[in-house]
Amino acid sequence: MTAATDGRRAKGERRRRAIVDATLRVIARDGVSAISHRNVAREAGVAPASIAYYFAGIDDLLVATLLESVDQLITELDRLREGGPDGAEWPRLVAELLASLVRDHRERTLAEYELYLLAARRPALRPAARRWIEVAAGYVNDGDPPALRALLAAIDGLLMQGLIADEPPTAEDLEPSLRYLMQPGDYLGELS
Amino acid sequence: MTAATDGRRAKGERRRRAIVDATLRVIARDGVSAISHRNVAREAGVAPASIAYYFAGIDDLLVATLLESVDQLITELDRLREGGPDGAEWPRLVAELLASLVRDHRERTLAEYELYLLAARRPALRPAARRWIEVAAGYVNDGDPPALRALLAAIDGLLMQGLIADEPPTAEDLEPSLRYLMQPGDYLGELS
Amino acid sequence: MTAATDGRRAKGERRRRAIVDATLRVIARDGVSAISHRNVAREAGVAPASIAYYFAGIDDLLVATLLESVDQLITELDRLREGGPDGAEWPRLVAELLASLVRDHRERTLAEYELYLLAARRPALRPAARRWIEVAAGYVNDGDPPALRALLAAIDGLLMQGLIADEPPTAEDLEPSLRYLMQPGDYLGELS
Amino acid sequence: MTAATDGRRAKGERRRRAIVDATLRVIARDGVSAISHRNVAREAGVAPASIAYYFAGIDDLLVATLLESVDQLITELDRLREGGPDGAEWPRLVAELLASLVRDHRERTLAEYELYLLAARRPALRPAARRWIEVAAGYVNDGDPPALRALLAAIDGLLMQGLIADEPPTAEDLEPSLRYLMQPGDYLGELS
DNA sequence: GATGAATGAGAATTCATTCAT
DNA sequence: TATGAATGAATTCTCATTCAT
Repeated sequence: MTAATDGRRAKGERRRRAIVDATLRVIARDGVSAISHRNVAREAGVAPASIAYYFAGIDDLLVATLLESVDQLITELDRLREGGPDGAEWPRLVAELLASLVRDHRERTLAEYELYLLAARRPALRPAARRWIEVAAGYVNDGDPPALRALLAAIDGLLMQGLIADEPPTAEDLEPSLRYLMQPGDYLGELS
Repeated sequence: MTAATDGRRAKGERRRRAIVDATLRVIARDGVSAISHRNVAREAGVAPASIAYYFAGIDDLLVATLLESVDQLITELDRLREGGPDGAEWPRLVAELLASLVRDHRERTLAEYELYLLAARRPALRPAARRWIEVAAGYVNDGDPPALRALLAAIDGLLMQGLIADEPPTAEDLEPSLRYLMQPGDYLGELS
Repeated sequence: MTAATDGRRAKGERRRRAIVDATLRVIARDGVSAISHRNVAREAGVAPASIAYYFAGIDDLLVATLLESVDQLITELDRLREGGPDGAEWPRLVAELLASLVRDHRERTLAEYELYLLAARRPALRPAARRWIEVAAGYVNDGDPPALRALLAAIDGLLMQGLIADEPPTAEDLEPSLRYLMQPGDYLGELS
Repeated sequence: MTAATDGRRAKGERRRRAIVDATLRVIARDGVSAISHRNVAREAGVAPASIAYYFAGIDDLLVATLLESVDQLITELDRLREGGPDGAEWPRLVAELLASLVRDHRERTLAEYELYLLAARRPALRPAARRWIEVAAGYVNDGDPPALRALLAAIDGLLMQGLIADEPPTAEDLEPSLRYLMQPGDYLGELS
């Protein structure tokens, strides 16, 4: 009986996860405003009522999606750090990361900013949205907090501005500003 | 008869303007997702069918609203510059401006960022959204373009992060980062 | 233009009325719990969205229905009074009225009691529900308020009990109790 | 093995009873229309599917609840009779009982009337609903059946009217009518 | 026996848009 | 030109019930 229950639980967990993934795909493709039981269900290949079964409300679904998105960010940053260069190259490396986010992963990046801004309206999303900043800050090592805050804010701004450009900026476009911002510090040091 | 026609045209123009203003109020209060013929019509005090009459679709309405919002920004910045202090105080002044935007005009600021981000989805909105950055850049005078770009991006990021904080940041919170960003330059000089 | 507007208004008023009538029929046939946009719309022969167009919510619809039901009661009581007999016969006459309500108009009577009791849950319905008592009281002329209140309460109770009997009571069944209740008074006198 | 079976049966009986109690609480709090497998299951702390397991349908559940409610009424009336005063005070005592039902136990009283009226729609509930009247009648001792019937009906009516008042009536409000109704008789005598 | 998972059907409500006037 | 009326399609959410375990 316990085994049976466990099996059922695991199955449910898998499906729940599939719904969250589908949600992120829908936002990336059509925007937060396209989130609906129907659209997510179609994308996930489940019945619309199943969305309501696993998530008490749309907000619950969005929180889970935001947290999942943070988890993916962590994975990506870890992968980036593994091939970490020496300090002199950091501005260049960050510029390339941002250019890639805006060019190659434009829709995913856009999805994250939409969720991020939605948190301003819906307090339930805020803790999840702030975890995003915290994770990013955790990867940077700098003795000067104001400079760190400036850098993180500028990254947000550069990404957003890159998203509304007709032609997304290249790493070359971004590098000078990042070099200016990271000038004195010892960013992305030894370890998180 | 020409006079009568002109009168009717003027009346129509006035009403069109009233609808745009109502749209901005609705976005500020309830977010872009609350924009609908019904809601805007209720706020403007006109019949729902009138919205469809004056604007071919919701997008048309949003473009007009974004442009109107930029116009208002220009007016506000002009007012700010008139009482402009000497250069030494700029970081403090900008910090106070941002703190005020996030604290006292939270909803309007949020509305502008929602429209701004929406432009990433709808190309029709992009020229209007970019005018926003251009106007802001025009008010700043700096010899170093990368530093300028970094500053403008950071302002966007600081505002956005301020909007999703549970407690909005104060001018004191923001000032050090701005001082770091504006360190060498001669910002907001004589005239655009 | 005014004529056109008037025509449209009149048409709308007619349709609104038709919806209320349909609502009363639905409650009579299937009970208050059967009230839904869908069911009422089907009964009235209009689109479901039309119900929402004319009534802001289900409560609004129920209030209108309750008031309409009171209007119909007034009409019926007026008709009854026109053929008014002399005072000696009142208990008999009321017994026949109640027997008829429970036997020939069972469903309508039941519908009214369902709305009546629903008012206990939804404050919005209460004023309309109480008008029902007031109208009934207005048709009775008695010097003794406690006796009047006892009579009206008993009529409510007799009707309710009649509704849950397998065989509805006859006028003969009811008359003795009514005679007891109306014993001393001078009920349903000259005029309301 | 028989012992084990008995244990399981007893457990099932206990759970069945818990479901019925939860149903009565749900009706008291949110009304008959709120009865659903989900709501009852949540209130009872069991899985939704369990409701369907113990009761073939919603009607079965309601019949059991109505009978349970009658049992509780009997217990309460017995408790009342134990402290029974002399006959002269009966109208006052009943007035206080009714005022208490409408004021202090408003929701439970309302729940009983909702079930009571529901019996008019669903024949399955009728025998249980009539037991309610029979029990009440059994506690009253009066030589004059029409007067007794009038009293019981009036009690129903006074309670219902009390439930839709904005301010529930006090014992003082109710006493005169009850005195009028119980005038000659010798109510609530020795024993049923 | 007992119950998590799942779902088709239906609830109230809102929407953008059309149309007759 | 301007707008009340009207509605098909969509929204979120709840429901009773079935089924595999």
